[in-house]
Amino acid sequence: MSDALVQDRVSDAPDYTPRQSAVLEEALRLLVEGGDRALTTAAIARAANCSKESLYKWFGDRDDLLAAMVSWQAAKVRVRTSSAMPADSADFRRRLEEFASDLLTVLSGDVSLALNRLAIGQASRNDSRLGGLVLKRGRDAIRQRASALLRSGLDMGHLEFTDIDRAYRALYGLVVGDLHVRMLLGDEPAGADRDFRGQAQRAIGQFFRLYGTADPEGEPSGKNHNQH
Amino acid sequence: MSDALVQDRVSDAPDYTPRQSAVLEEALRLLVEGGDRALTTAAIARAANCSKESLYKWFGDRDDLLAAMVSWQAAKVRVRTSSAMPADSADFRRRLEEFASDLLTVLSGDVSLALNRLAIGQASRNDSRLGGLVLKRGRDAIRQRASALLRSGLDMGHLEFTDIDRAYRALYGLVVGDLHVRMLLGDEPAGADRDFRGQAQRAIGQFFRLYGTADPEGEPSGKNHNQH
DNA sequence: ACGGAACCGTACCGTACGGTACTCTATTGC
DNA sequence: GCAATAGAGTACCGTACGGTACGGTTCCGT
Repeated sequence: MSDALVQDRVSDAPDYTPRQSAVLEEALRLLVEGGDRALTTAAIARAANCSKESLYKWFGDRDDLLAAMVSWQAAKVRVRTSSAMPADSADFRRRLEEFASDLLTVLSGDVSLALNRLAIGQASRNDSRLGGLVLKRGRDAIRQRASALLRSGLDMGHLEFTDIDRAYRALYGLVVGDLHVRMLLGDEPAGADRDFRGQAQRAIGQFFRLYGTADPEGEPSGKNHNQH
Repeated sequence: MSDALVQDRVSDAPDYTPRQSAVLEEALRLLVEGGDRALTTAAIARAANCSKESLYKWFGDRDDLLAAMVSWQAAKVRVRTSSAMPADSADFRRRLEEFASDLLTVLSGDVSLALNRLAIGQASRNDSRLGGLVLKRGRDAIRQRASALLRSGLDMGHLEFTDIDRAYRALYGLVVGDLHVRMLLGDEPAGADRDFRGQAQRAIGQFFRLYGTADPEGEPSGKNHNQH
């Protein structure tokens, strides 16, 4: 029971061969560097030193290959779920801050941005199959990690809420803001926005002011309140 | 001084002829219905009953036409800026709630989603020209409307903050959360997420708990605090 | 040693798109 | 009335992509 977040591991685990993984890796590199226009079957085959025929044999359709890229990347990122319950209030807060910082780091990553752009670009056609996959493999995974954290905070009396979905929504919003969409649109974060650590701490401070209990040791009590 | 948000109107106003506007309208319809795959020059010409040659004469490149679509849509949406300063605290709060509700409505609109998808899909190539345009014409316009509201709240003593950018970020995050990206990925909001009004009120309530002053008439004081 | 499977590299095919050229019609200015 | 311009409709061109087929090579099992 070290990690409770992998209950649906077996549902549709990709389980690619090393060769296929290498191909997917090259495809991701192509996507990051050149966008979806660079992600042609010929380019992938050339970059991965394989034949187009093998691509179709291994992955099926081109869309299947894109889906495989998402699955592969999601499986790679699988965060350490840090098994143990938070010790005390300060530890809990630090864990939340770490989650927020990780979230910002992941969302601003090259591969994440490229895959999200790809999925969003295809969301209009194909009944948004890639989009659903990104949501399921990426977003929901993050959400479950956060939810587990929030629940433990509730159980230990550091947080106070009735609807965990609303609490998560507030947490996500305070941490990310419109940064993600802005980056997706090609705007690279300016100076202040690059300080993920500080941004995370500020957001968690605000989150505690909304959902924290009057925990004596919870707040840094006074200075550096990070208000306003 | 009825509206202070139009200081840069003359900067690059599109000013299209009625015929061109009709073409852009048809193009938007095509984009919404069929995604970017449906947005070929031939399809646009057919839908708008014009020749491809005219398209190139009027708009230049195909990318120019896409840019024109963004500008045209942005000019169409131009929100009423409701000129007058907020009267009292309750009015100010209502104005914030209205802004939040409008924001959710706009972001979930068909055309907005389609244009954002298009711009994001192209953000990897073209040095994200469309993305920049969407940011400038859409996002920044919203931001300025909100900033004006926040500033007046600060002046009138209903709000308390030092960094307006951080305040806006919190406001946006609390209101939108991850809803926008989820919709961009093709996930249509479920039951609770469709209640923009309630969502807006809850978010503004939380925003006041972060940035509101101890305004006697500001909070509904007690019941329906919308906490947790 | 031999047969077969896997697979790379390349050539090939059909299609679709961006962009241009050309013809024919209607409207406008004089 | 008449030239001239604008524009619709269509045909056309080059290119690029997804997907398939084929020859040659390597590797593995027997």
